[in-house]
Amino acid sequence: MKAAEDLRRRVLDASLDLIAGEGLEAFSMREVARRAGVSHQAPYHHFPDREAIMAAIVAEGFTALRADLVEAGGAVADPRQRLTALGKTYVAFALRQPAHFKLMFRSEWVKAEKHEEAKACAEGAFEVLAHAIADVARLEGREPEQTSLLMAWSMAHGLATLMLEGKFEKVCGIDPAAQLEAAGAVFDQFELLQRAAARQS
Amino acid sequence: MKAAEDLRRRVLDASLDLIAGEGLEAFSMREVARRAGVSHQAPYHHFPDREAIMAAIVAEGFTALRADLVEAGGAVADPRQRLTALGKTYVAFALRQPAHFKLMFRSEWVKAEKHEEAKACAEGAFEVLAHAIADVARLEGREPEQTSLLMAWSMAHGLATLMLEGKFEKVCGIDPAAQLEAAGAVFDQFELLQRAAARQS
DNA sequence: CAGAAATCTAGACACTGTCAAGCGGGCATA
DNA sequence: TATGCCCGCTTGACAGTGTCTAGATTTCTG
Repeated sequence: MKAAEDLRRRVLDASLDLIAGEGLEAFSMREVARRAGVSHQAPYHHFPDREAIMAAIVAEGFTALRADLVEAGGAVADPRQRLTALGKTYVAFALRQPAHFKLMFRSEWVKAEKHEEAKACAEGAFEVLAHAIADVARLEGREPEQTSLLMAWSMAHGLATLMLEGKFEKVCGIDPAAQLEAAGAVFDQFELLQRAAARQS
Repeated sequence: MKAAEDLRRRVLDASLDLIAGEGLEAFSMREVARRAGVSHQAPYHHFPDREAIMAAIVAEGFTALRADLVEAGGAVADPRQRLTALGKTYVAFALRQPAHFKLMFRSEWVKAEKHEEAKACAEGAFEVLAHAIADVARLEGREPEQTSLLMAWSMAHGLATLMLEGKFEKVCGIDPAAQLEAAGAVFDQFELLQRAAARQS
């Protein structure tokens, strides 16, 4: 029973190592087993199939992201500044763990509806963002509505995705070393926009 | 020579059919050949490998997207309204051709730097957006700068991606039928923000 | 028309995910 | 203590994949 949990953990660690080192498409059941030092069928005693391993990784990813967001948000008192901090944290997470982040948003590889735990963890991370958005709305005396939430999430996610896919580098010609800073500038600018609009009304 | 081009075209069409119907991960060299009614090796006489087929599909995708953007943008005179129209068109394209759109942004499957044509087409589509952003900046008497461009592109791309990956449905609980409209609301809201901020300064 | 080049087919190889069967040691019960 | 069973694991097999090589056939060219 103890050794069992042991192999489960080792399989997950080997998977994380593999995708972090060789990229997402290098993930394979057999390579993971090889790295864990067991036969190609051993992982099947802890995960029903390939997708279940990925789902577990996704769950861990969203848990880690949520922790990052909570920590970053807790350090900032002003709601609008907090939202900005969350955005930067979101992008920083993606850049730090590109393959892991990509996997968290690949619906062909991990069907969210089939994996309760992964779905719950995703919702946990999402809630942090939703709360931050609601706080800003409250500050401005508005009801929290859907559109602001979608706008903020989309901006952060779009930045992260386009960076990871190399579009900013290959199409816009932005040096990878400058990308985190460039994303930060976007969030700062967005905060300015919001403040200006709030003063207006 | 004629039949050759014929098969090349048939392979591409079969590929598009396949991913549109069965999803991105269903794409396989052999299945494409099967659907084109040739042996599993025939496609290799028109494409060096699997990735080259995908690169050709990506190039066509960006060409089509660019055409959509140009058409949508041409119908609107006001720069800010034009930018909004482009955003909606971007998302609409993604929703209309989800698998095709995803492929256009999967760097593990199509390495942009290895396929000149795909890269050029991507830059062509990007230029339309960049011009629209520059027009807005000019309207407001500013120099066009990078941050606005990243913000707009990220928002559109984030919306498209999160929708296609089912996050808005599974995490936010937004009905798929309402998603295009929800995205439209985001762009409208963003336009309002920009106008308010411009009036402020 | 002959030869060459382009186009296609067929077979093979190493790889993949997963099903089925078998082995071995630790546990509960008799 | 002895017996039988279950659980974690291994081994083997099968159908599928991308792509290499070699041969066949069609088509174009000189």
